[in-house]
Amino acid sequence: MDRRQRKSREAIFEAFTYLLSEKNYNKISVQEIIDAADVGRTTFYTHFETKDFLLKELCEELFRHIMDSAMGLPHGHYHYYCGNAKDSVFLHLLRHLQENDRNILGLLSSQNNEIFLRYFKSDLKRLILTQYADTGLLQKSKLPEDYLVNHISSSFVETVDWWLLRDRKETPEAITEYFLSVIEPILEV
Amino acid sequence: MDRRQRKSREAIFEAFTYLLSEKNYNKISVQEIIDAADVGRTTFYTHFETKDFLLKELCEELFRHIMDSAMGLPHGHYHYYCGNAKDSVFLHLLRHLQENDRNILGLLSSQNNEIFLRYFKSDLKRLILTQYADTGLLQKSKLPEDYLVNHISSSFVETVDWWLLRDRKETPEAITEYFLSVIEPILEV
DNA sequence: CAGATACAGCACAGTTTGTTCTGTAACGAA
DNA sequence: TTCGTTACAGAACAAACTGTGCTGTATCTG
Repeated sequence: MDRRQRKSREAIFEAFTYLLSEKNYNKISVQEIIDAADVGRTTFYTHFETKDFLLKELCEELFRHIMDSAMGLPHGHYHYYCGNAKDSVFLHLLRHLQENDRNILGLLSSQNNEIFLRYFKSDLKRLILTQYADTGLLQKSKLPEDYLVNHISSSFVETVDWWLLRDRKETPEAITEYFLSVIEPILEV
Repeated sequence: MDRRQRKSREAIFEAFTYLLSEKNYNKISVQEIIDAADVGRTTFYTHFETKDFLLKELCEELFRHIMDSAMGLPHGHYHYYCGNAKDSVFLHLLRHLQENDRNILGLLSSQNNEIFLRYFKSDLKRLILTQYADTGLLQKSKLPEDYLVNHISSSFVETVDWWLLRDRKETPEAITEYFLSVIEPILEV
């Protein structure tokens, strides 16, 4: 990709990220993004069709790395350490979040956090499905599989939200313990 | 309240509800609401400062009745019917939702459902706090109380969302059983 | 070096927003 | 019924935003 393209694209992402951490998505105008990124009006529209598409691409970039690295982990191992969260994918995710790449923590704590938490959740569902695929745990339950997957992923997202809302006072390890203690009883591990 | 005021207000609410069930909140212009409600521009702005305020008032009206009736129920009784969901507030809420007053089901299943689910959740938190207040169950756990309350309320909201997304194929009783079986193990009932 | 291309700057028509004004019709109390 | 009050429709308004098109310039790539 052309260096000029990369620079413009990055400038727009950065300006947009800043604005999102400051004010409501709906109140951000394209004009503001253009001004903050210091690019021409034409430039913005050659890169992104609309503000919504910009948001979509930002979200994809935000979670790609985190999810990719989590997908690469060995599956289903962490179940055998009940009460000990050391090998959980969820702990891995929390630690990854703490690196705060691209100010993901700022976005997840902003007034726009719902947007990002939604993206996070949909990625999580896929992750959880592959993680539990080999274990058969989801099938052992009396509850429908997709109800369980939905419950687990949304519970994790809510846990992260709760954690961030309280300024990450707890360690990732402690949070993982909290989370596993509301999830594992259901799976009868 | 003047009859003219009531009629205008109701026309705006109705038009807005219809539009919300059809398209994205952000894509709805005040002009569309005015046209659909068939009122003058001035009228809209004398009733509601902005579109956001209109939404806020709609949400308040939507959940007031449901929550008020649930608040009136005897507290803490349903815990003693473990495995039997007959007396649960949650069952009460689901049955109330099914009455579909003001098309609340349409709104909760629309593409704007997140807006309404968020309101629902914040109301639920208060309800759950009062419901569990007498039982001491929330304090018995090793987990922080507000973490538990958040987990329970968001789990119920997610359960409702899941139920509606699948066109309410299950009975409220069955859904209550699903929900209680992911919550009660944590409270050790 | 030379052709391609991403860019800034400007202008544009169309839309939306929130406000203000005027005259009219519906209301409610006496 | 009468009369003062009030909600209303309709129109006009400035300001802002949106998405597109155009021109000339600077930067990139081969």
